[in-house]
Amino acid sequence: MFFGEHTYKVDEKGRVPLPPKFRREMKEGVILSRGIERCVTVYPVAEWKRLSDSLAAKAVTPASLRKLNRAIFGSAFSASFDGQGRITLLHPLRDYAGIGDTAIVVGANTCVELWSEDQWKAEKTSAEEQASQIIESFGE
Amino acid sequence: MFFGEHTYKVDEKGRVPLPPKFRREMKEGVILSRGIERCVTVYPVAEWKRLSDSLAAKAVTPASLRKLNRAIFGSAFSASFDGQGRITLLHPLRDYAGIGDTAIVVGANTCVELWSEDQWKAEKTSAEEQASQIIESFGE
DNA sequence: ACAATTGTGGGGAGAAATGGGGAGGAAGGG
DNA sequence: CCCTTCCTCCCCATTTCTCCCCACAATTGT
Repeated sequence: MFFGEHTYKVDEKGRVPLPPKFRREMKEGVILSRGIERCVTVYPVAEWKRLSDSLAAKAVTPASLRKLNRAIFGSAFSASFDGQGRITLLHPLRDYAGIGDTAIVVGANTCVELWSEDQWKAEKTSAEEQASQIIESFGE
Repeated sequence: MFFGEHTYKVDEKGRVPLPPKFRREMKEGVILSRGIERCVTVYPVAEWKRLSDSLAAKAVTPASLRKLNRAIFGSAFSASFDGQGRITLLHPLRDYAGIGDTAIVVGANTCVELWSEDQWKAEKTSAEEQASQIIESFGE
């Protein structure tokens, strides 16, 4: 389970450190993928397998399965940690999320998300707004 | 298992490199075939055999089996890697997929697909749309 | 205060991407 | 039937990039 919001430098080679606590839950390696919002999602391989299986099971026709496979697998990249506990962000992903020399690492329960400073600022306010609305409407 | 989206140059002889990770799963050689969508599909031979067998088993009459065989095997070409890890795209396939001097190599779980830049851009948006629809509608 | 862990930066070996040359073989025309 | 031409396949060369290792600064915990 992943918590917290951390800010890290991205060096010119695209390497991003992850918090030590996160690394310990990701020793088997991770899958990087394009998030639906403009961010990069990081899944432990086990969690990613579980997710992609459950999605693929929802395809009703061979054609939709092909499309789904393209969307799911086409946007995924495997990565692992170097000796310093960093993962390397490939160019397509870094560009997609608009991450420059600083990345915000956000723990989101089952996965971790990487955001650019700007995108995260925007997403955070909207997320908090929505969350407080949900909390209010359900009375906790 | 194949994933990721990679962009490669196609030289004037029609040679396309595949990502090193893909090559390692394709040492036995590959079968190139026309995709149902406007792309070229690349199967490892083992996967190809499995697929064509399971298809042939669905033919109900000898006549339909013959037709199936023509459709399946008629559009298939075997290929192997040169010393640089490239496969050569024959003209019929390159023309069918409309691949010019750049190819997008997409991992789609059990197979690999080759797309022209334009076709892929279109297919990608439609695939992502469908995926996010499924995600939204089913929650997760 | 010291030791261990963590954040940040860079260098170098090796692999990978790209481009070109030439031998062998098939197809077509004279 | 032979010659020419085109095309495929295989080998070599160069540049680029990725991955792995090492080094230092900063921070944390003891």
